[in-house]
Amino acid sequence: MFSKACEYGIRPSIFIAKNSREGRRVSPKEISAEINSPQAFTAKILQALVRNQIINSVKGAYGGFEINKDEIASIKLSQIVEAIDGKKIYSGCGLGLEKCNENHPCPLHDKFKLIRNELKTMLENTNLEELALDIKTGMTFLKT
Amino acid sequence: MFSKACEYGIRPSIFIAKNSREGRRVSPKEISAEINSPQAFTAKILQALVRNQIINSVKGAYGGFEINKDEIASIKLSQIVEAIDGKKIYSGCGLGLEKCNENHPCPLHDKFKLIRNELKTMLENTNLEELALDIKTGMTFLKT
DNA sequence: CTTAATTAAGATAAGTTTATCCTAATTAAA
DNA sequence: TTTAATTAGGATAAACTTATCTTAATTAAG
Repeated sequence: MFSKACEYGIRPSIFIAKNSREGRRVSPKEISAEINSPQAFTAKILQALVRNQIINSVKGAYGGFEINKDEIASIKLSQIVEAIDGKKIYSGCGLGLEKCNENHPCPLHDKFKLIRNELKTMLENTNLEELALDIKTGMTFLKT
Repeated sequence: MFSKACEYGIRPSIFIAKNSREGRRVSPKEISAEINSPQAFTAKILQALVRNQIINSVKGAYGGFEINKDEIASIKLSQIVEAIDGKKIYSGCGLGLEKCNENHPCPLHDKFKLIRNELKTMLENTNLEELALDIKTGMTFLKT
């Protein structure tokens, strides 16, 4: 469903959110160790999230990644997914037609749209804070 | 969402179903022309569908691909998707965790499961006949 | 100011998916 | 039985995704 790149965008974001809530910056090294992902590749994805102003980076000694505490609750999963995979996950024909729309639909158009819209709604209504809280209470996990 | 391979499995199947209803066998050449797909690659996918006994092939002169008329209505989209992409589209963690389940869920587990199940249900409840009929009436399209 | 720690970024490599090409195997028809 | 048409399948190539490595740029601390 999501690309690896997207997975390496979402999982670190949750981890950074959790730590930022506790006032701690984290490094790519710590992140990839905690979420079990390839470090350099994950760092690349983090760069993209920084460019899209979803997370902050602080360079130099004692630097690392963080998210402004008061923004954590307002960052939606959809922002992360769009920053990495683009909007094609919401649009784009299920059967790969270049030009598929209401007036020229593929055979799966309507049924597919329903599901895609639910995915979209889910991503738009899920924020980093709730995900970070579940991690903290040990209800959910970011690795294995 | 689906791989290209899967798209080249579904679209030809609908085209073959439509033609088989009308008693006509079709060749990979005709198929790829009608659905606008790379011929050799599409033919490879068709081979897989033949091996999975979803479509029939007749070798030699005047051969081609067809589907038994009385089976068209009972072939579900899920069979085609599974034959090509496997079942991972229904299982597999949304965030890429190797071992994600009810007892050890990722932060998106529940929300993701809902959507995946709807996709699964949709594929299991959509058969080739209804899709072929929509094509025939010109309500839906297989290319551009 | 210098140093050490750290993110940014470009180059490259490995792996996977997508696509093409060529030859073998099969078969209906003449 | 020969031929022409056709699917099957292996080998190869191209494109894209994933992953790694190396160097540059930045910055806090001493």
